[in-house]
Amino acid sequence: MQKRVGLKTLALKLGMDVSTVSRALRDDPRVKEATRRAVRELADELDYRPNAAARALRMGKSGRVAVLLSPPQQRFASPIFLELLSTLDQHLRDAGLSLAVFAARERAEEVDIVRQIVDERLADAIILGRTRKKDPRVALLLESGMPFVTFGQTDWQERHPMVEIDYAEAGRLAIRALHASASGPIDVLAAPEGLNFADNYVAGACAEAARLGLPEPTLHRIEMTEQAGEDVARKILAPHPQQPAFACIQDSLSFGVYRVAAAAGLIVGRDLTVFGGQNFPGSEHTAPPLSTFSTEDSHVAELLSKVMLRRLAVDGTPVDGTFEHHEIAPKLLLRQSHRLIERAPLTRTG
Amino acid sequence: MQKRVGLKTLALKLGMDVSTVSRALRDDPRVKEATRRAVRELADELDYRPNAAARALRMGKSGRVAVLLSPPQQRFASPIFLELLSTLDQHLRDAGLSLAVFAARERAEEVDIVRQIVDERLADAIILGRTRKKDPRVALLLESGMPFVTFGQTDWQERHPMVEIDYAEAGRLAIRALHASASGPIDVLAAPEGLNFADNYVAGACAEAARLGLPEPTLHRIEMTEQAGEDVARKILAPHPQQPAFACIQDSLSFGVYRVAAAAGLIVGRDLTVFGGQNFPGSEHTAPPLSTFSTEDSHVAELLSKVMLRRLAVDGTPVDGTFEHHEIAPKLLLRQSHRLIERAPLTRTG
DNA sequence: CCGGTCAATACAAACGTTTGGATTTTGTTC
DNA sequence: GAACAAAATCCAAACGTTTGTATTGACCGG
Repeated sequence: MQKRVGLKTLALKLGMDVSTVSRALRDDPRVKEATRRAVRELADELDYRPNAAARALRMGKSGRVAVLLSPPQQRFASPIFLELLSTLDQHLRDAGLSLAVFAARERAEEVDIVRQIVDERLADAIILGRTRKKDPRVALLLESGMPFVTFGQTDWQERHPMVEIDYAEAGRLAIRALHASASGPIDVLAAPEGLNFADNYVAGACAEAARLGLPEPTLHRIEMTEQAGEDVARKILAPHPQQPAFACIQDSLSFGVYRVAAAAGLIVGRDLTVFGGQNFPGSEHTAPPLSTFSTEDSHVAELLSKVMLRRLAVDGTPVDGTFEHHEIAPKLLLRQSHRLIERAPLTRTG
Repeated sequence: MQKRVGLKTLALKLGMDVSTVSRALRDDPRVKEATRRAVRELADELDYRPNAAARALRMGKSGRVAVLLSPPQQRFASPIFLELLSTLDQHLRDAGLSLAVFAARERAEEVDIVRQIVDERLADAIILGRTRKKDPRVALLLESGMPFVTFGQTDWQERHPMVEIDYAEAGRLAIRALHASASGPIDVLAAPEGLNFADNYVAGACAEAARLGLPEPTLHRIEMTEQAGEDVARKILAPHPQQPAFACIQDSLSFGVYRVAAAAGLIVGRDLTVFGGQNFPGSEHTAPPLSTFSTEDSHVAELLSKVMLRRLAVDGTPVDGTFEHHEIAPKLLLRQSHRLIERAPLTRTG
């Protein structure tokens, strides 16, 4: 519990002024090479670390990047976030920054949190996901001038960097897969209306259905939980089991469908078909194995981190006034659940 | 982009000194009720927010709590962390604090990160998981005097608060379940040696096997990835398929076993049995449904958050010199994979 | 009406760093 | 060796709070 070692301590021991010590450590050309070395040496020896708060106050920058976790955040809600946090922190640390996390309980709270971050200077930049077209969080950030990167499109995306997954393509993939043994009506299970990625998914799915001459799919905009998936499945499966096809935006929803089907004595691949999303662990081993798409979380995390760091490097708008945009294609994983199998062997499906 | 509103602005507009304004906002009994109201009003109107850095500098406290994410942090490595972050941030925000996250690439880096947090005052307290008996991070924290809560036991746990999951019980649960139709030799797949929760699991499993008069299980200390599970399963299943039983500390490992079995044409429940852990989404729908245990992430997260807040409330050691300890019992989820089924119907297993 | 008490507020220092400008030291040139 | 430029260093202010102490004014008893 000995006294903290600050610039003052170093300066005292070296017989110079704190300002010189400070400049020496920051490689200011004004200090002589020799003194710089001396300072460095002592700083290393005493294990000097600059006080983050003092620096933040003086420089008007917190040295932190915030990640906003959107609700709902139950157990496996968005598998990518943990990977994002981990990857991002590693990159930030290399750049001398650190990571702050904010989690909102409900959507309304999100904009308050953003405002708080801006006003109290809790971070120098923000990453936010689950965007909407006219996202109030984005509007606020644009107005405040704080740098940010979105994970998902917005109506103002020409004014900020963005990374997104091509959910429209995911929707097309799902319909195309289900169409292969096109059976009964198609039900699309997607996240609530307004959420951009879900809107894209639905749009892609509908467009593809139209292109293939299929009847318009029934849309269900629900929370992405197994429970919500069950609720929808129950409604669909109860009355008329005419081999419906389920396009689910996330595997968690598919699992809900599986559960209801099992309880009702229905067999996926004979009485109904299912296509999932996000390739949750375990989805490969369900009976039958779940056809789905994957989104390469580590790649997305890496990309978001890099984009954020580049955004911070240049201060202010990039010279040519444009911002980085990246679109990531979902990868199709065709297994068994998307198609009907005449007889139901159901064992040893590779 | 108008100028930031600080105490100075308020004081100027109100014609008083900043100190009075500060005290008014902090409910100091020294200010008159009337002025306090006036200050409050203007502060609300101008939407005043105290500058976090300045406060941190002055008070010597950052107002943040750090969570250390242990490696490896791939996709679904530790499902609980996201829930923890979310729950924790909500509680912290209510208390006027915020959340910082640090992710280490490798174990060696973890202690450096802790040192950095302590030295640069990046946080006022830390939560760390994946503890070891003699954990160097814990040793460092004890020495520094920074408050912290561990998720898992240590050799010094009488000196800090702790929350843990009873993994010994989980090990016993697994063996007992597998014993029901006790077939061939038992293989225990657990996380690397030294990690406390894994050591407990192994100890519990071995003790239970001994108690039941079973031959000593074979131990495999591996990373908790599907890949690692596969590697072990391949070695076991290749030579002698004498109905081995797999006790896996996490479902991800079980999934690896499932995959190898499927590829080899073996059927879980006929040629081998499996018991998992952590109840991953999808584990209910595998063929056959995976028997496992669950750990109620939301409860753990809630508990850790509460303990941390209580630890911060009292500054210094609690009066009676003891710290909170909590043990959470795993919940048994008996499905199908743990037992042998004579004939292999394998359809419609509820 | 004066000394004293108390409430309410103002003053000023401090937290550890960065940075513009003043000051000292060093080196060069005549 | 004096004059001057350049290099190196020091001084002091500032960032926005919090908090110990000094100051002011009001009220009271004697």
